[in-house]
Amino acid sequence: MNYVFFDIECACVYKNVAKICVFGYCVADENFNILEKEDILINPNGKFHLTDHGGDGIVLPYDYGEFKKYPDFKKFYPRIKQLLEGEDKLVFGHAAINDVKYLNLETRRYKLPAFRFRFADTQVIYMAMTETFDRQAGLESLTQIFEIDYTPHRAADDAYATMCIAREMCEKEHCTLPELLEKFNIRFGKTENYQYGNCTSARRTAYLREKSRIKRERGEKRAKFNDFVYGYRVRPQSNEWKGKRFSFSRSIEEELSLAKSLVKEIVRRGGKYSLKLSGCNAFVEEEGDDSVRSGAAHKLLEEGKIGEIITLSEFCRQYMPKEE
DNA sequence: TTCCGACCGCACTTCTTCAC
DNA sequence: GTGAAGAAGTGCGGTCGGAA
Repeated sequence: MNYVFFDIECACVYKNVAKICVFGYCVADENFNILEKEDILINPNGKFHLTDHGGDGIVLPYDYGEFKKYPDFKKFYPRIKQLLEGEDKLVFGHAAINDVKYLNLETRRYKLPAFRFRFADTQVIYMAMTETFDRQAGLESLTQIFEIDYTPHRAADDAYATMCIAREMCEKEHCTLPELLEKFNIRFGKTENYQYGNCTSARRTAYLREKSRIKRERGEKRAKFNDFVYGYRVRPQSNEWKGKRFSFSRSIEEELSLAKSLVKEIVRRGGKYSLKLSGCNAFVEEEGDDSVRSGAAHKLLEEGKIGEIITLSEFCRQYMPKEE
């Protein structure tokens, strides 16, 4: 069983067009001994749209004029197909779904039969291993973490760096690459019939499920609070806050029992509660709240569109009746 | 019947990170 | 530079129901 690590560079990438100019790969045996490592330079049959916008884009370490001397993707298609397809190998990439997408776009562009292979993603494996799902682990940042020396955006070097990352992860976990995949419940990505699905991990799936649950519960809390606010109709006991409109930060709104008691007190004194920030007389927030909503409230205060901002503790101390 | 306010879905914005 | 994805937040606008 050999491992094939690959990476692709494109002359330009748009929504439905990705003109591949380099297919870099690195084939290794099960002990990560390199058997082959090569950059296949391809004529992209199109202009380069990476660096001609003032230098902020990426710079490929190739002479762009050279690419015109090489055959186009159609010519290299059988070789790339032979590299990626077959039961005797495991294919890996870093953020591989992008490269798989480019392969599909190019096969469509040149009216070639679709690729059909499975692949695993070192980014997905690393995220599962370290349980860091809130941010993607870029190739460059991982090479720094694992102290791997390489030339960024030289495709074969990127593929080599991907292999090194896989090797380092195996060393860290004291296992082989297939064992690593099994250990972190990595499900292979797949491409066939010009369709593709990403490589996933059970941990990331669980993480996304949990995030979805939290989001749903936040939404439900918000809806419950809204239901309460708009359904709470009692006769005010004073006109102390008549014409005065209050609004709370999200974190307070989500503390349902607290938020409800605050609204009751506001209404009891003749005031009103509104979700809308602009135009409210007082915005109540917790100390150190740096949410977007609180930031917006502070901006509106500066613009004179909010009367005042009070902290929750100040609001409770001043206005909430003390429980006996 | 009309009007107004509440509800709620969804589009939009902003930000971050990553890819080439 | 362009493009994409995801997260978080905002606010518009259609719909509905209750009060006058």
